[in-house]
Amino acid sequence: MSYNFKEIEEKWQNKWIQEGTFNAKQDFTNKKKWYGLIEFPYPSGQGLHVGHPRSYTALDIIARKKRMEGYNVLYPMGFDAFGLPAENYAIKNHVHPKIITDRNINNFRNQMKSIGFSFDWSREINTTDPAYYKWTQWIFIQLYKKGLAYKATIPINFCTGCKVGLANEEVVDGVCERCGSPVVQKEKSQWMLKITEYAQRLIDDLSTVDFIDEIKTQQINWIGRSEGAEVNFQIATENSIVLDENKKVKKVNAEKDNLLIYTTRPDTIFGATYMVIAPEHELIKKYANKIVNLEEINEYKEKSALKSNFERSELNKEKTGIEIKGIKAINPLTNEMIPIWVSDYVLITYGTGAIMAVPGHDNRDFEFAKKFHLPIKQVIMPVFHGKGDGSIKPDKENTKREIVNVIVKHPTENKFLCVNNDKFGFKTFVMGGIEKNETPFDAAIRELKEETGYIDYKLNYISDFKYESIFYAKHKDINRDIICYTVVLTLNSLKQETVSEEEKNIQYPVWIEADKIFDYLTIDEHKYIYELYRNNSAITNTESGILINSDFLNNLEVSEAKNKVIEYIENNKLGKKKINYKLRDWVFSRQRYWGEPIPMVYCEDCGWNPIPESELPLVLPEIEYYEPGENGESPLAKQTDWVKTKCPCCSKDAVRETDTMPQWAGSSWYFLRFMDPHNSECLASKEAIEYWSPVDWYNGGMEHTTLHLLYSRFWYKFLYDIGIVSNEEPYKKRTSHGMILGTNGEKMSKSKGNVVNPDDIIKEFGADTFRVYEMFIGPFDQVAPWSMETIRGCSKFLNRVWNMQEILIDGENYLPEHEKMIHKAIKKISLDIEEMKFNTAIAEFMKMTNEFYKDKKINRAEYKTFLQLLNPFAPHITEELFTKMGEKKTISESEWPRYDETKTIDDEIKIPVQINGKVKTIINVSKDITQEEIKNIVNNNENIKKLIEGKTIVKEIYVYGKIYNIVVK
RNA sequence: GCUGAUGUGGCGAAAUUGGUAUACGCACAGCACUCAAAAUGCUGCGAGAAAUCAUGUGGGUUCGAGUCCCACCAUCAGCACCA
Repeated sequence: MSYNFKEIEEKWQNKWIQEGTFNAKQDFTNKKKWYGLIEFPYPSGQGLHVGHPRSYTALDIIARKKRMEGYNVLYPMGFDAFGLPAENYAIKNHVHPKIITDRNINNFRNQMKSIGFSFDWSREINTTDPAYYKWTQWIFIQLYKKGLAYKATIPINFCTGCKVGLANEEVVDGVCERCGSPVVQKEKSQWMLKITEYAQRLIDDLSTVDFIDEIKTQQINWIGRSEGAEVNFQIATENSIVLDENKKVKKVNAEKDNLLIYTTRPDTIFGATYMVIAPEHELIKKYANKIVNLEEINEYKEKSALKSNFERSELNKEKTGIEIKGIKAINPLTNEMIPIWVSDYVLITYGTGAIMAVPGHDNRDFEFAKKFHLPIKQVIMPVFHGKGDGSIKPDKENTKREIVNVIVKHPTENKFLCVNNDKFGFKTFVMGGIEKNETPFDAAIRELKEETGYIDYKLNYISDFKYESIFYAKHKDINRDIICYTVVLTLNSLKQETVSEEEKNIQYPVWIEADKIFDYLTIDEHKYIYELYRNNSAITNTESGILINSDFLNNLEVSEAKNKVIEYIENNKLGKKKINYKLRDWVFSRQRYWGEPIPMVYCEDCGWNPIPESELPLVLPEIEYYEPGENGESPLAKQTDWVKTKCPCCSKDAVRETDTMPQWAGSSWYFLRFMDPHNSECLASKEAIEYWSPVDWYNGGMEHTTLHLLYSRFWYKFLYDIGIVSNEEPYKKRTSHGMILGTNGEKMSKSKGNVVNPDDIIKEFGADTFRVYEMFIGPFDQVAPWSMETIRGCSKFLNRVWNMQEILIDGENYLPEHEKMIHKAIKKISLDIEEMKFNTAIAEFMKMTNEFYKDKKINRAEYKTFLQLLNPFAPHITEELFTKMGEKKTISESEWPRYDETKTIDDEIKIPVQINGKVKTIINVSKDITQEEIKNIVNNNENIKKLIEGKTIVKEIYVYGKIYNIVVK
């Protein structure tokens, strides 16, 4: 028999809402508070997605448990209702966005109510309500007053579809995140928020909060702190620079200028063989009359302006660039004249928009240098240290040598020559020492002939790069410190001379397929040079290594060299140490209608000023046409009556800002409004903030980590600085849920036709089944495909819970045969909920249910506990059954079951007995058994006796309560 | 390319965080109830005749590895010429 979920669910939902069962208590006194938050939704026209309830149910379970544990719980819901879809709909259908938004909100609210969430609906908020956005505008004015909001004309991402500027973060795959239109670069005057001023604090304070590691890592990487230096390179017209006989700059017969670059690797400055500036760099304008090929450069500049940042950085893109002719730079440390190039692989928005190129150790510079035949110079030498029995032995002799490694290619096949030294287990390329008076090349061909007999070669190249290797050479019984060169040859033919007997006894040559080389070689360094050869790449793993070709930095470790060069740069006034962040300021203007008006006024005489706070909220005017202007002006710009105003300072004619705020504005502080949603005096009362802050647990999507989550932390810190809130971080704990995919394992989308509508599921199976299923679907933090089969299993489970009434017997205490199981279950389920391991908690319920059915009985005490534990997951059915049992209180009013730790431990335990780590038998013993006792039992076990017969017992290991392992030989 | 995840039966997945691999569910098969089916309730269910072998692949550490280390492969996601 299946139960009538429809009737039961409606009954309880109505009761909860009518009685305000889950409304937070207003008293700020004795009860401990707990504030649970989930990201409030944008009420889209499609209605609730099955992904939303995953997060809502999870925190609903936690919230319900917290209430039963005696907390004063705040679990609110609201709507982030400004946004583009409503505006686009309005443009198309000439309906005010508010009308659509309200309709969608009603739909969302009903859907959420039908799932039985324990939200405090009395605190519902809506970001488009003037009573709400009054405070969003107020916060903006405070930011402005503190100098954190400013106007800037910068190249921004311009969406060709929405006709609006987008923050970089909103551009996804080169198209607008919301509308999918291509994004181009366009100059616009924008309001900006100085989030960068908070960059360091946003990193540092992550150590004070309980966010999952992925989120912390992602935010830290996004903010992207790097330590380096800003260095000035002198520039001058080419014909004014005089070189000496060593091609060093002797003097400059003209006024010199500086080009400031930022680098994280000042230690590689001796390897800087050219410079690159971004196409937008001011240098071009400044030197317009000195640049010989200006026309060409301007053309290049125009072309790159058409590309979005994404296109400019597209994968595998062939590097492009133009050399600036007529002016040159001087490397301040090598004193060499180096060329300046323009290329769009350098971005104007990061650092100073100019770089020193070190093609020896940066792959982008390397590729660029190869394409345009620019000099490549190694300044860092990697150092390898022998591992294991290859590591240095202090008592052995130390020797130094130079070595050549030879990569030899087969004349016709894609194979490489290796040598196999079976005796010592080495498999290497041809290699050997470089004798006195020999070049690496001489040594290479000599070794090739001696070791393998091949003589008919052609030279590909001698690598410019060398490395050092320090190890113990067991075949010679000495320590070695070798500098290694690499020579690459191709054989013309397999013509071979005889190899000496002596050589033959040591090793023999083998041809290895290109794709097997890596597995074949036994020496890491050879794998490394093969990688460099195959990928044709620069030496980029230069976090450590020794400086070479770098004058006073030679022989220093990278970290020492960094310090020393910065010291030198600062002492010689060439530049300074500098910390840089990838994070950029927040572009805060949107040329849209459906957003909070920015409360600023422009006056010819007084410039920009905020409107008086007494005039807030600055209400969005009613308009008829929602289309943006052709050049991307906000639709508000056409509302001349509204735009015309008086200057708040001098009362002369002035105009209003017509841009509106981004959607992120309202959501950057909404959790504060929930604390005191109806306050008209301030954004929330001081005492409400004191009591409810911070949010104890915030769950949301991973996709909001670098946008919303970071923005709201920024605003909160600002509010702390101006004394509105009293702690530095808004959220004590942040977790994240995985996405729910369609049944085909792909992301749900209308176009793929794999969207599951929660309404259909609830109609067919009920809200409780829906909730249980969403929690049983898989690990909470991971993606999970939807499955109609599994949901039937959950429905079956709840039916079994309902039908347990048929085997219900009296009893006010747990039955002895069930006692341990119940105590264990209370412990496991309580813990699983806190750790968001909802799937295993549900498995525990199912296991218990199976037990009760097997025993054909469950007593009242047991059923009661079972229902209380299950209540947060399936609130309706459990409340109904609880009432049917004749309980006077509802479950929501009851107390969370307690367990007795001593009753979760079994008296008799099973110990697997292993021989050499393989389980051979399992014995039942008392939990308090000693190793001696267990040894006796094991040694008398027929099975074990047989298996260890004739073998020596080396060791016997007993891990208390877990395992017994006998090690035999 | 970089970063981060993930990889376990036919499928979704467990595994006390280094100690019996495959809990729980689905699917499947059998039995009971039924005239029959559905529903429900039991039982079985990694491979192999067995010894044994199985947690993407190959190494390593360990008495013992799904779990830790190294290398690689595949899938997914995010980011990017960030100097």
